[in-house]
Amino acid sequence: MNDTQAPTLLDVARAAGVSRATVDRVINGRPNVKAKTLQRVREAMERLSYRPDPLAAGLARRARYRFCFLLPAGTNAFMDEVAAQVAGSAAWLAGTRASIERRFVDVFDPFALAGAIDAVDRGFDGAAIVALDEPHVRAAVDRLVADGVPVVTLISDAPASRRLGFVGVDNAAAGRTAAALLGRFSGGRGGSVGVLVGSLSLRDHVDRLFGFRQLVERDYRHLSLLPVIETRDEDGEAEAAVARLAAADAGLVAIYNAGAGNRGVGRALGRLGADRRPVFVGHELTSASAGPLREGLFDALIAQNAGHEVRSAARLLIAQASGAPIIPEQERIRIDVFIRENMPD
Amino acid sequence: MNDTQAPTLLDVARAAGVSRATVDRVINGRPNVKAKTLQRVREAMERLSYRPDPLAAGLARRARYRFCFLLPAGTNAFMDEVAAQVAGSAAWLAGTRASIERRFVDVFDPFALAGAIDAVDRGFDGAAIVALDEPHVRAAVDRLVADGVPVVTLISDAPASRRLGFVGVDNAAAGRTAAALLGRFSGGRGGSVGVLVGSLSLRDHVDRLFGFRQLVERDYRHLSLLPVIETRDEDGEAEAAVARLAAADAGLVAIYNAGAGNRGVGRALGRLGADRRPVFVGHELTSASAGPLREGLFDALIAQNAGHEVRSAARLLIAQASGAPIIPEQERIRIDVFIRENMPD
DNA sequence: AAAATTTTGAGGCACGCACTTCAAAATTCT
DNA sequence: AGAATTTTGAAGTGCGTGCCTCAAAATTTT
Repeated sequence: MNDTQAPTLLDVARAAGVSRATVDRVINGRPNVKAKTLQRVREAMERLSYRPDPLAAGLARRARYRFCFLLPAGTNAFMDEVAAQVAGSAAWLAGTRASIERRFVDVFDPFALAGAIDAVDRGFDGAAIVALDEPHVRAAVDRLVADGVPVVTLISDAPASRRLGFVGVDNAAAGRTAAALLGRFSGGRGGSVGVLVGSLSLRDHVDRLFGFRQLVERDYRHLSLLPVIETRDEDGEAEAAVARLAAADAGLVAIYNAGAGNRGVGRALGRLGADRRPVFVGHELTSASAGPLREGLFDALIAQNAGHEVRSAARLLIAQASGAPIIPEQERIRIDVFIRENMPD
Repeated sequence: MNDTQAPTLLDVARAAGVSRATVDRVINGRPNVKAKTLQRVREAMERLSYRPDPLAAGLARRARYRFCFLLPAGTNAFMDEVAAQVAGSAAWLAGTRASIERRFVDVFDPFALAGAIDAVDRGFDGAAIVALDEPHVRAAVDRLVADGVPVVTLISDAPASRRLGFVGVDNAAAGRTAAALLGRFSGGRGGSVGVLVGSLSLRDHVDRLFGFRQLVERDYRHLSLLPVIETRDEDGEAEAAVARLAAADAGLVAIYNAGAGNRGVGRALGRLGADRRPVFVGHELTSASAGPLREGLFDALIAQNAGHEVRSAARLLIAQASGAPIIPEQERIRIDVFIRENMPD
């Protein structure tokens, strides 16, 4: 602990030859300040490099923020992780006088999601939504924003909506990364590549697919992409799809799963002999995918960090609600590449 | 903004039928509280789920923290980035009432580093040091800690010292990751692999080398490692080393640089024909390495995020100084894998 | 029972700022 | 010039806690 005192509002007042009240008027943009006085006060603040104490300001403002997070119901391992991170962030949020309430909704159904958004209490100070890029959902988001509740989209975006921002990765880049790893890991062998997604109306899956296709067609012409299979992010469907691919196609060199359902993929791949096993690249490091990666059934996972995303969403909402600054670099969610050798723990 | 009031210390006092002073004694572990009273107060706190307001507590404690960061002098691109991040964290730190002073020292000289550590003002509330795993340095760290200044090591550790903790990546894992990528990217071709480090007395370089060796010898027996070359992290030496490797060895399939000097490596590789160019894996995404990666001269970079590391070090020191809690998951520095397709920007 | 000790209460000051009120001073308008 | 209006100062309260003092009450020891 140290006592090098930072300048206070009173110091600024004295330096500018005015009263506390006037400095307060300047700082908080209140009216009735002569241009000349305003100038003098600003100069004094500059000279002393005065920064209002956020602790004291927060205390005096007695602001408390309540946010609503709308998350997908279901058994997707990654989304479970997101929900857990939201729950686990309570302690961290307490330090910022904020709190989060969770709502679960079927995110595959646009009408249910739009309804849930409409049902969000307008008393909240902000909302984070795992969105669907769909007209009804966009409209519901816009209504919520119009009612004064700032919205950030989380993980899956609704770009045309009036949301404050999107917290998530660049999914096209994630898809390109998947393609580059898959292409290089398959070592120049020509053949076909199976492609799975959860749904073609999920923006993040579509973006990944776009980036994946783009790079394969440019750099790995000896690989031919098989028709996309939709799995609804369900383990069973993913498992069946992989099994079918392996059985039907002798020239199968690799599989890319842009969606969830990796537990099923792992099961299907585990039943194949090591020699017949295709290269596999998927997304998200979860309880469903960590095992297969460690055992060598999966070759690489392109991941995003749920904890970072949840905290980033909260920080954006807090910043919006309180007018506080943000560190853009800290809010950019990066793409993590995991192979067996750099898995955590 | 919302006004659902959280319970205050006064609420707890009333609920427990005692005075503010007594609740204060309980909360802050002051003496002279009867066991029974202590019990009653604890129950009341539990029942109201009372949490001391961190803003008010911070204000009342009027704690200000000054930390000293000891960074390597020189022209290493990554360390420049670290220094820039320290400088740039001022705004963020203001919100936590902390400040950082930077000192630059020749980190390759144990005596200079130890002397700089001894010269750290004991009035600091903590220090972060890019360490050297060397007896004099360890002893100097221990002296500083003994004098009441908590120390965290940053990026390069001194494991046997009494430092509070290490902020940096698992470098052995980073080395294994480099090996796995290098092995898979070279596509099964046999041949020799050139290996560069900055110095064999830098703990982080040695750890990377260890992990790299380990995995190559286990999984990529068709690759033979050439003798390690020390470059002192200098571009010129690295450039010359790469040029020599390429000229001397027709069977060279890959190069691994566990240290810095990537600007030089990029220059040397740029002069080689695309067909004669070895696979290259290095560390850190900086101004020196981003260009070659984008142009395809480099194949992969294993990186750590300087900004995260600086903030994590600061958080650890603040937590230590103030007794605040930390989120371990948030403080674990992860290994980033960059290939051309997932470069930021 | 008296003396010594421990426990508790009451109250207050401080932290730095937000926000208010009211009167005095300065400026602008008629 | 006087009246109307705008700008400024002085002073206060409150935010929730830390930390301090002093006296009163309760408990333990002699």
